[in-house]
Amino acid sequence: MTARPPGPVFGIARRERIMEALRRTGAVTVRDLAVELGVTEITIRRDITALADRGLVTRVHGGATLRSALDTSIARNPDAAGPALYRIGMVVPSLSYYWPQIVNGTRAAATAARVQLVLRGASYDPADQRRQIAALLESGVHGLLVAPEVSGSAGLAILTWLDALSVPVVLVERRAPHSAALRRLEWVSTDHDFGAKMAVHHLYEQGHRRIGLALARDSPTAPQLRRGWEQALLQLGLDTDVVTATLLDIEEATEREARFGEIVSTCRDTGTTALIVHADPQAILFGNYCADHGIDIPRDLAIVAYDDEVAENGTPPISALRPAKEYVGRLALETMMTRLREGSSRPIQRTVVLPELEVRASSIAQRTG
Amino acid sequence: MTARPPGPVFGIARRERIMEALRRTGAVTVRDLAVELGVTEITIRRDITALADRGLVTRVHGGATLRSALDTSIARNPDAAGPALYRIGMVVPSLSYYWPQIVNGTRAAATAARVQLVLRGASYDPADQRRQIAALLESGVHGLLVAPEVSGSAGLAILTWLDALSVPVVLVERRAPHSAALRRLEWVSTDHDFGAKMAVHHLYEQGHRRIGLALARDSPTAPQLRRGWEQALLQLGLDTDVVTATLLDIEEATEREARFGEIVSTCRDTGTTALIVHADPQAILFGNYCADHGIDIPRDLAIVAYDDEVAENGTPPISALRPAKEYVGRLALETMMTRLREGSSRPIQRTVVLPELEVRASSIAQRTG
DNA sequence: AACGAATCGATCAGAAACGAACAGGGTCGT
DNA sequence: ACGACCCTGTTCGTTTCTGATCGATTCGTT
Repeated sequence: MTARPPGPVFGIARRERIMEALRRTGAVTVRDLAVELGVTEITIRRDITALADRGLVTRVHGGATLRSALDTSIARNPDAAGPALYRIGMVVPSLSYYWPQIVNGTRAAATAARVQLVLRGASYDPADQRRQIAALLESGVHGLLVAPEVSGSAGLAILTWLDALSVPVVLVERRAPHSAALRRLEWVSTDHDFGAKMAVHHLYEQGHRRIGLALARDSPTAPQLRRGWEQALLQLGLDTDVVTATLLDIEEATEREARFGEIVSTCRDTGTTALIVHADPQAILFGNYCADHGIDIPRDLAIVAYDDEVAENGTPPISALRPAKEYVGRLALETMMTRLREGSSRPIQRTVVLPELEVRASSIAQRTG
Repeated sequence: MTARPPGPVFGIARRERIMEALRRTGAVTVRDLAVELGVTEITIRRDITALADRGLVTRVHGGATLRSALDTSIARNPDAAGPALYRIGMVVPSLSYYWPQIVNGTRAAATAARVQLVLRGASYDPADQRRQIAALLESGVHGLLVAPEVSGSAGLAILTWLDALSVPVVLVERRAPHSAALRRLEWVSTDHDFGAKMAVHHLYEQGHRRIGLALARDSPTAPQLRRGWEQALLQLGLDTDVVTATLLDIEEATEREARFGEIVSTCRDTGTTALIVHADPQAILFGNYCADHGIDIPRDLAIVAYDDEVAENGTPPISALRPAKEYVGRLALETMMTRLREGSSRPIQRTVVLPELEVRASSIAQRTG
């Protein structure tokens, strides 16, 4: 999963990955871990025993879970002791896709900082977001981590409202428009523009000259990807008109297949040889479609997915840009903490974090004569 | 990969190379290091023991990893004791204006982190900057804080060079162009664009509708100010053509007076009632000129200075945008420290900091009937 | 309640890594 | 030149890590 520069995997790294998986999903099985980490089950069991002895996890038959309140074993986590100093509210637009990892990163940092994190899931609807935020404010929080709608007049209204709140607000994975009216909002966000550029450059280096873009519909990230993609094409002197750029939606299988068909034929017509596909689940489905219709990836069409939740599991594995979600969450909380500690004397700070390009088979140029 | 010049590798250099490899991959084996460094394993083990005693790495059976969260060994805070662990080089283009405060902030943070800061003043000449940076690298630093030239082909060349260095680099008060080729550089910079926008908005709120801009010549900040100023005028629907925008230079009194005269008359001709003056020493001089020529500030002409070193001492005191220079310096060092501690597994991070608007008499609308 | 299947852990074993003790070679100060 | 000292390498017994075996335990189903 984490394809870092090659380094040996020691026991401690294995345990870290167990904790990581645990934070992500809440529970792990010995068997899955043994397969994933390439060791036998007894080794995993011993790892879990060691972690449990330190009070970090709760052992269960067949695996482990995050430390449970019902766990009566002796070692109480010393870091968790003591009352929380701050209560911080967090509102994210979804709790199923993309956001769980960000929440995980935030929660891990919150635990380390002894902060009570109050999470609320909203939708992508501005009114709903506002309602959730207001509810949190009423319940009394010291700060807010929010991922609100930022586009359109509704977005601007929310941002203006947030900017004027008496508690500090840090946007997570969102940036406010560069307006002088919003001068108190801070944020931590992935630089999706840059990610799209990296994808284009990577495909360019693999020899592609007509690089298309398929965006998820209704995604707040989509405009940034489009901008980065366009700019990269311009910087490289590539054509922007000919290549395809279409919207996708994950629902309705037949409609989706039809859309995939359109995209493929447009690629043929325009000579597009490479495609950036927004959201990797879509990329996998698209890869399947191609396989079903005799289109070889990457020979006939190279693919880079944007986002990296499942891209690894495609056939072939799909190259992907991976936003550092846990890290964004962690950094957002740390920004909030320093804000709370240092108050308004500290200047407003806005951070972007670069995604990483994970190169897999779907975009590697064939070695042919 | 890292092609070192042949020659004896002494103990300290060996440990630094161990840390370097560790930052690159996150984990190393005793065996590999022994082969690579041409010493026996017991020597490497002793090195690792020493590093672990200082809390820099986590010892594991077979090698070492970067300090792990699961490592509960005593040395909790690696910065707490012992000699300075890191040597960090810093190159700034000037040691007389603007930069001393940034250096102060950096130095304070360096002292707190028990880091040795090696400062070099360069000029605004790219070749000179490169020379100074190269000298620092040769003297052996673990990281670089640099404020290089970023514009033009010379700037791009320096940035590309910096991006490829083996030691981490954090730009201070500079941003690299948003190019996918520069994907390792980090930075901490004031958002001067935003500062200019704040100035325009402030003047707009004071009733001004024709807002001019006077920029310092040859300043790397000038293009950002111009961009922010232009965008703010556009966003507010103000005229951009009529208002004045001129270059200033601080030398030669007579020439300067002449230039001031031009600006004042252009303001009259275009109906410009407010002016943003880049660099507050110039703003003070301009204020003096106006006083000498019967132009009342702020009644006839409102002034906001960009930068706030001396603006307070004008007659009247001049409103100014104050970049949080100490803070930028401090944040740059902190970014460097986390980079050194956590290695390349940490994503690239780029931060902007907003300046503060200091409202004084020179821009406050008169309360007239 | 009983059964089979899965999971667990005590024990053993092999390979690798480790460290204590000693030895050699170099540097430094006198 | 001399010895004190530091760094490094060698030897060899000890420890650690991982996996395999197999009886004991637990879980889920009938």
